Amino acid sequence: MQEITMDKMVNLCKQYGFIFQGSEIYDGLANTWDYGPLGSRLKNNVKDAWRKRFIQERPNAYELDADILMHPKVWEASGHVESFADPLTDCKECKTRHRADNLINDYSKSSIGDTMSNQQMIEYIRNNKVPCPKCGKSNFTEIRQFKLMFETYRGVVQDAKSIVYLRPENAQGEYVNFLNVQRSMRAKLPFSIGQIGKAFRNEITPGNFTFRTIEFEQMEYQTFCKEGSDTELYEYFKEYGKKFYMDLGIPSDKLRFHDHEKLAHYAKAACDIEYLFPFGWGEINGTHNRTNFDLTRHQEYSGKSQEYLDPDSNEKYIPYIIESTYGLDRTVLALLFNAYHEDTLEDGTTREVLSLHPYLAPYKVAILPLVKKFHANKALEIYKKLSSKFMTTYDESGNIGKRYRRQDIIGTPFVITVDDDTINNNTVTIRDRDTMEQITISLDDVENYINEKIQF
RNA sequence: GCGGGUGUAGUUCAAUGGUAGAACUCCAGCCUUCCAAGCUGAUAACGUGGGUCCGAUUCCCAUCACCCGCUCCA
Repeated sequence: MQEITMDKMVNLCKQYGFIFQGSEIYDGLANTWDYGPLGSRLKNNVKDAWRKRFIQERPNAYELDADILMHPKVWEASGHVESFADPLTDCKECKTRHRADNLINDYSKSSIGDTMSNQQMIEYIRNNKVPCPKCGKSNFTEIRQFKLMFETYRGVVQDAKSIVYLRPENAQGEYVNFLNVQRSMRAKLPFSIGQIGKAFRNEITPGNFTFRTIEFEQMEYQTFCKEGSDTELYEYFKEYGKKFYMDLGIPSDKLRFHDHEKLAHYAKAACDIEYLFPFGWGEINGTHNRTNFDLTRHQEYSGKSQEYLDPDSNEKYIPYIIESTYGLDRTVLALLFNAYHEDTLEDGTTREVLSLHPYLAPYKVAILPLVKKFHANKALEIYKKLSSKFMTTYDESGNIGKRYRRQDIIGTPFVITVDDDTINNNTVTIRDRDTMEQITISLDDVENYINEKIQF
């Protein structure tokens, strides 16, 4: 068993068609990555697994597919327009970067920085000679605003009135549709809205492969509930999330909870699930108690009531929201790291294996003719038949051992070898990737056999 | 965005101020009746743009990308 490094994973992903660098032939666009044939299968299988656990198997859970572009006022109500543009200043002496408001608040031991304009902040810093926390000197650049939301324009004229934003999170789509879903599904609290979709953040990012990217996909889950039941649900979803990851095959010692001490403006409580990546612990899920902040703000900004009429008590109130967001790209990356290992076989040779949960594997089964010139026709016939049931692949090139190994590294759980017995007796050999067991079964039983093993 | 490092076939590495060599992979063929065997053949690279020079993959500058650290990060 050998630890895999980030470099090795990037190469593996490229080599076998999981993940490619974005716009590679133009030297890449920083922090964008494209999912290849196997990567997109894997990613879609993760989405399906999530849908099964969170939409299909939980009562009162509904999926939504909201647009990426939303009314600009949504982002004013959510607080993003304000807080996603941090006032930053650089220390000219030691080249470190700081948030101007934090410098002032820390220096003054108050929160006066929060109410100042950029001009006021830089004047305050210069008048009071606020020191750099790193080097102690006070020599800062002008404040610059870093817009963390991507902007674009609707219509053909670029002006301030036509700005729309690419959403920096999916959640607002669920919030603005809260009453639509509630009414159309005749839903009673507590109920959940889940959504899988892309979000965009114009961050200055250090990368770590697909761990942090400017365009990313989230699997979000918003549970609307009555105040008072929020804490219990919050705890419930933390555990439910951890169980989801364990069901996907990640052992508990590679997972941990990380409670936030410093909370975002909307949150009453926040906790991450972290996975132990080669570069350290990294967040793959975040669960937040968002209180009734979001719906209250939308009621305020839209002028439309967001209250729920509780049929049990006849009370009207704005629900609390428990949000649990799964980073899809990060989950895929964690699953790839978790699945990778090197096996040493009895003969002393090693094989690289992706022990992905069979449900997640890009190909469920590979069909190999034992000897091409004798068995290829029969194997192709079986390949064609199984293709209508599962993601299936076929390989006739090289010797049989080499073809087994090719499937090992891309995570294919089952390999079927077609030999003389297949032609004469209608039986095939199936090898299980994880146990290395080979069994001989009738061709007629293959479909059921595989079907049973790939359930999630 | 700052500091440091790196950039040669798909991958891992060589060599060189006179335009590059190998291994593995991949592809085709031979062989092969259950775990990367062997043989033959083929494809394939100096990140990009400037500068110095008779001549740059090599030296210099810029740029782009990646890595490490900072910063940022609901």
